[in-house]
Amino acid sequence: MVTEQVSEWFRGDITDPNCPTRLVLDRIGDKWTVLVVHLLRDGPLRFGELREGVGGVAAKVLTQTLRALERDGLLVRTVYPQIPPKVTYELTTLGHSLREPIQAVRDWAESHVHEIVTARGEHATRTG
Amino acid sequence: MVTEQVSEWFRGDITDPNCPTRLVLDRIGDKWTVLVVHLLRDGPLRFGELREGVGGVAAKVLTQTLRALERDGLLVRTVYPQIPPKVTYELTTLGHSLREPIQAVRDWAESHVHEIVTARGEHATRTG
DNA sequence: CCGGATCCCCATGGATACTG
DNA sequence: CAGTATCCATGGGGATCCGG
Repeated sequence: MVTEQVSEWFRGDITDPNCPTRLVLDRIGDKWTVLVVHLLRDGPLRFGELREGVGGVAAKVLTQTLRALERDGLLVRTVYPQIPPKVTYELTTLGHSLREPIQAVRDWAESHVHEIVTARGEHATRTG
Repeated sequence: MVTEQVSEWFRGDITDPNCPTRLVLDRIGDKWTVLVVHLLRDGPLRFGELREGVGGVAAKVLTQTLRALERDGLLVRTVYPQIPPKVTYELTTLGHSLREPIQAVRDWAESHVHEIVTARGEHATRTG
């Protein structure tokens, strides 16, 4: 079980790849994951549609991202036995639920980005 | 103003380093930032205390992390003109506010990590 | 004690070419 | 169409040494 020791695991394991927080942080910190989740919000998309949506990422990289999301149960991959092939990706319930914390980050980013930009400006001024 | 076009900038700029969401995502996706913010929750700490707290990170890397956080106005760096030197780091109001979205991620991670682990297990089984 | 300067390593993103 | 195979460039994390 993973329960108990809530205040413990954070400090002790955040550097450990098996730490829950680290796990999720690595996932949403990924360059493409968040965008893929966003694109799939209204339903399944085909590989090509996703690729177009993320703005020309290399197929290899998109595949890696999708495979990781599938492995973690955040989306399901469906292969249609056709010629030419057709493969669709759709968020699971778990995948949809991930949109919540992502939204929290987006909201924070929206409301505080000017403070960050300002801070950078002042810092650049001080530095020269 | 950053308002309006909420559904616009997300799609168009998430790959752009200047996109607010990308900015914050890169920050909290960083290996050490989240832990540093956590350690500083109750007040300022010295460089050495932070280093000890994050579990033996290279000084160079910790410095990079702290400098980035300082640059973005998330913490303040205070140098005491002493021999031997003493430098403390303390979260700003902005830095403290960042703990909210981070907490959202932690909460999600806590309540859903078993689903992820289970999914990985099943995937490993299917794969062999 | 703080942390800058260097050098190293390799994981990751990406471009290109090819295939069922 | 949906990938896989291959090679390459980049840079971030880390170890070590040194200096204020």
